Amino acid sequence: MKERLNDLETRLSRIEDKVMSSTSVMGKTNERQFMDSGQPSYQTTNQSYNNNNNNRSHVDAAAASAEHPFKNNDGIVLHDARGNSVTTVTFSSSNMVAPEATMRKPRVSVRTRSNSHPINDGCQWRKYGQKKAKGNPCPRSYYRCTMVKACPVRKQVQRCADDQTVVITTYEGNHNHPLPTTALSMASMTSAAASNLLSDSTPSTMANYEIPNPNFIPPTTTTTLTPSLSSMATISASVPFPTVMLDLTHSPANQSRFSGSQMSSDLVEPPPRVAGRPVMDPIVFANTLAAFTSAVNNCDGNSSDKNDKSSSSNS
DNA sequence: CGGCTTTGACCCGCGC
DNA sequence: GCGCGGGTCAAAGCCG
Repeated sequence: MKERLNDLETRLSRIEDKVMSSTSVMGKTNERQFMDSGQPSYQTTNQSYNNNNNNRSHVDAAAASAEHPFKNNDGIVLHDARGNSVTTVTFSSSNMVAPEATMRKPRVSVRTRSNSHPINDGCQWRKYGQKKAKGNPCPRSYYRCTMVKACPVRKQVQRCADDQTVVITTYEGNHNHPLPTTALSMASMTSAAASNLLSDSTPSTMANYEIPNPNFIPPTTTTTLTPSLSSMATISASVPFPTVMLDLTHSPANQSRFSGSQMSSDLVEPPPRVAGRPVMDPIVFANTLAAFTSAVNNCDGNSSDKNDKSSSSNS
């Protein structure tokens, strides 16, 4: 245990060094983020894309730099409501490592089991690309949120190479529009949890640490929650890039740590219902994700997404 | 006709 | 400098 902890700390130190040595790149990233959010480049229809080839690379650079630097993760373990799955949430918080990292947008990854349908998270998405990733025969799909124009939220959907019944959905950014109020309570709870996690993160405990999938980016540090939260979540912090990971593929005999039937894991097949019991409302799920990402930003002192003015309203 | 998906091309970052 | 891989664009086509 101690050796592992030392190893993790060593890795963290290396990452910190790397981050600190790339200050100029970070500054560039910040500028690009500003350009990205300051320009209504992303519209909900193809006809609305106003960029010509000259400024396209401009925007591409912004998107690439601002949204894809997430290479490390932290972890939480949530226990869902249905008793046949455990939700593993992985958190990465930039403020745990280096101030520069707070410039990055949060990312939320969700692992679910699905035979056919993608996650129904209550939001409207428009597919804007598909790409085959190396080492995975299944293509990765790219979606934008189309609930409002210029919503910066994007998601990637990809099936796991090892188990193609597992769908990995990754969300990036905060919604810049209000989400349905029906999910605010859950969003508030998750936001509070995230805030708690982020404010109390120390690389000192491994007690509740759990890696849902070894293929996922390994965390470098972990954190135990307050008593009320520790039963359902564990944080592992690693690198500068805020990432939340929800693993809904497990099937333990745990009962819900959440009240009622709100927090369940079958988000794959709409309408989600197992054994006659309603599972998580898609909207609740969407707000949960939004809350997590907002919380990550808020705990960073809002430095990671200053351009997303309305993100805090979502949580 | 508007919105969505498909898909090849393009751009950029990163590793060698 | 070059090649590779990931992410995005945007034209074309499909669908309700």
